[in-house]
Amino acid sequence: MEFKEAKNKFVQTWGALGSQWGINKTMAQIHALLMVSNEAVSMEDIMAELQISRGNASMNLRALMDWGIVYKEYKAGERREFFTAEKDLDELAVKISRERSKREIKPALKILKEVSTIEAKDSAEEKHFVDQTSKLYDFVLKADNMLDKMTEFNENWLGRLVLKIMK
Amino acid sequence: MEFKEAKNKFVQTWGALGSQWGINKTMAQIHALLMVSNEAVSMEDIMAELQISRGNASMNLRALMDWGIVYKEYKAGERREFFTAEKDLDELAVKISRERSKREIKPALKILKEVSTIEAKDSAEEKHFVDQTSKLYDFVLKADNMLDKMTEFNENWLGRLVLKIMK
DNA sequence: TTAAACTTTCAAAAATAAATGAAAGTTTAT
DNA sequence: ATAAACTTTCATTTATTTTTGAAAGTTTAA
Repeated sequence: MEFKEAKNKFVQTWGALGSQWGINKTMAQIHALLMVSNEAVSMEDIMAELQISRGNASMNLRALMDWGIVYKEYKAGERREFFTAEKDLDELAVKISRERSKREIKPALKILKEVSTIEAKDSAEEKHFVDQTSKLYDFVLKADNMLDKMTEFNENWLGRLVLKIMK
Repeated sequence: MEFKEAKNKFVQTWGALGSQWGINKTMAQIHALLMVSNEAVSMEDIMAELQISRGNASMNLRALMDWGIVYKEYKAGERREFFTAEKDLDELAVKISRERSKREIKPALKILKEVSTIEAKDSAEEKHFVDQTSKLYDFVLKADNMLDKMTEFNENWLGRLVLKIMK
């Protein structure tokens, strides 16, 4: 397999994986492209490589920057903007997990708390509901906190964790 | 908030969360419904509660059973089939992570391996590509193995892990 | 074996999400 | 202040995913 083919395969795969995890395909593809580029890439080049429109490129770059995993870069004497991706994988994982926690887990926890604290009447049905949603609340809260703690390690947290868990 | 309202809110929230994580809304809603039901539910009842068609119910129940998180149940003297969800959250998390690993992570790893082992010529660009995709391969492999180990604990693995990591 | 009671399948329709592209908005050099 | 070079926005179009529902399939009881 030659370089160009490999690069394309990687970008496509990363895009597909993104969709499966609720991240839009183009956003994941742009990220993939930047991750494996050794230098900052202009919007023009991104558009050309991925065959996407200007608007699409712009919107997804904005989204990636909101997630904190892609940065704008300015080159001396160049009017146009260039983009780079966070390339440190530990840092990337930390940022993604922080954002997803903030955007999705935290709001879900809020709802879980609400519904698990209703006044359960005497019916078995209602008791089971309160019991199950309470357990779910605890579980999700614990998992969310753990993710936080895990990634808080900083500097090769995944490697360290593996050691800690194995031992 | 009264029971019916809370139940509906929970089902809707779980459905929305599902979509955000690449699981279709109805599938997540059916799962939510079964999770908080204290007894097995018939397809008719699922259709009525979620206002969905027979085909939709049938397909998503099949998918949930394929994931191993919903079971068919037969009641004596009843022709129809009833469904229940895995209610143990540790077990649920284990099954979901196993399936996603098998369906998504493992195939992605295969591609990562392929593209990271191309013959890198002398250009900085190609070297960076091989370097970055190799790192990604290692990272994903390590994370995948860790998930496996984590959930292998069995019996309240999350609680135990929290202890282990905190200490 | 038949028919009633139920489930599954899948082509078509509907709903949802993503992409386009032209117009509006910015920035910078002169 | 102007215009060239570039980016963003958003109404519309396109693509993708999900849902429907009717027909085909299956199981069970008599």
